[in-house]
Amino acid sequence: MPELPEAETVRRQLEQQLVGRKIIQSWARLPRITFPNIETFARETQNQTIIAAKRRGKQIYFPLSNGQNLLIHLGMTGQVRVIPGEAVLLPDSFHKHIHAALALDNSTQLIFTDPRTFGKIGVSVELPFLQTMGPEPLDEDFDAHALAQKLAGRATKIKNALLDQKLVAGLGNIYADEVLWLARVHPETHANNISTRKMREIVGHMKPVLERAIAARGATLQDGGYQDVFGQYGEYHPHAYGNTGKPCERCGAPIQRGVLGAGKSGRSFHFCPKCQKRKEAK
DNA sequence: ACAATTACCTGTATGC
DNA sequence: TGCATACAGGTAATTG
Repeated sequence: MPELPEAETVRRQLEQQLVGRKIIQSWARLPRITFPNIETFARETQNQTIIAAKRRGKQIYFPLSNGQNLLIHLGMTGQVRVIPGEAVLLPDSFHKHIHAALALDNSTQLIFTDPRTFGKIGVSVELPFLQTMGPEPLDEDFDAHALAQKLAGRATKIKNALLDQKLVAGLGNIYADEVLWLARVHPETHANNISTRKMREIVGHMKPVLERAIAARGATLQDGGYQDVFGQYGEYHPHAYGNTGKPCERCGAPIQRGVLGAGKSGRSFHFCPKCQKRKEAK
């Protein structure tokens, strides 16, 4: 699923494709995922020039010439494509999973697809997530010690803490499992039971693993999974996530899968039972 | 302020 | 073959 490396891959590609382009026509069809509503989205994007392509955590956004921002969150199964197109959008011809489209002034179209509709697309002048979201692991002034201290203050399990976008931006199931595998920490270890040294190790793995994943254009877990703007799969292969039953690349023990939280809304985690032993009483 | 739980959604996989 | 059920999880909203 799209996390920081996948969002950054898409951002970089869209930066090349979109910046400087003028939006000629805009269309969306699903009120639930279009904000603030379909009419405003269409009105406030049309005839605007795209100034820049930015990202914060998993959120991608584009400042427009009228002071608005075009925002895209890929959610679970969201994808954006840039395709050669016509000057006029033909929504009747769109596949049912296409929920928004922008026609640009160079005869290309930006297409937003999302079968599971957990993604979002819309416009907003304000960007409140810039304030509420936790630090960016790839920022130059990223303070690893401060983050380690913040995480260590939490009573919840470390995997849950890493997924909390208010504590640190951009990690999802794949890369949270990944940094815990790299640091040899069991995902169910309570954050406040992790030593300062070990917590700094966890935090220290964030930047390198995210950069490696970006270099591979993200991770695609299965056929039909995450694809970039050109329809290409990501080539980063996680060590833990999705590897249930396969040998750990460090020690050979089979990777195990577990579930955090209650049944229906439980979140899976993946770990090596030999490298990532629990070091506390339940 | 924090932690835990639930709802949202549908293509794919699995079971009978 | 067909139908029913389970599963996937980022985020917002709700509850304690």
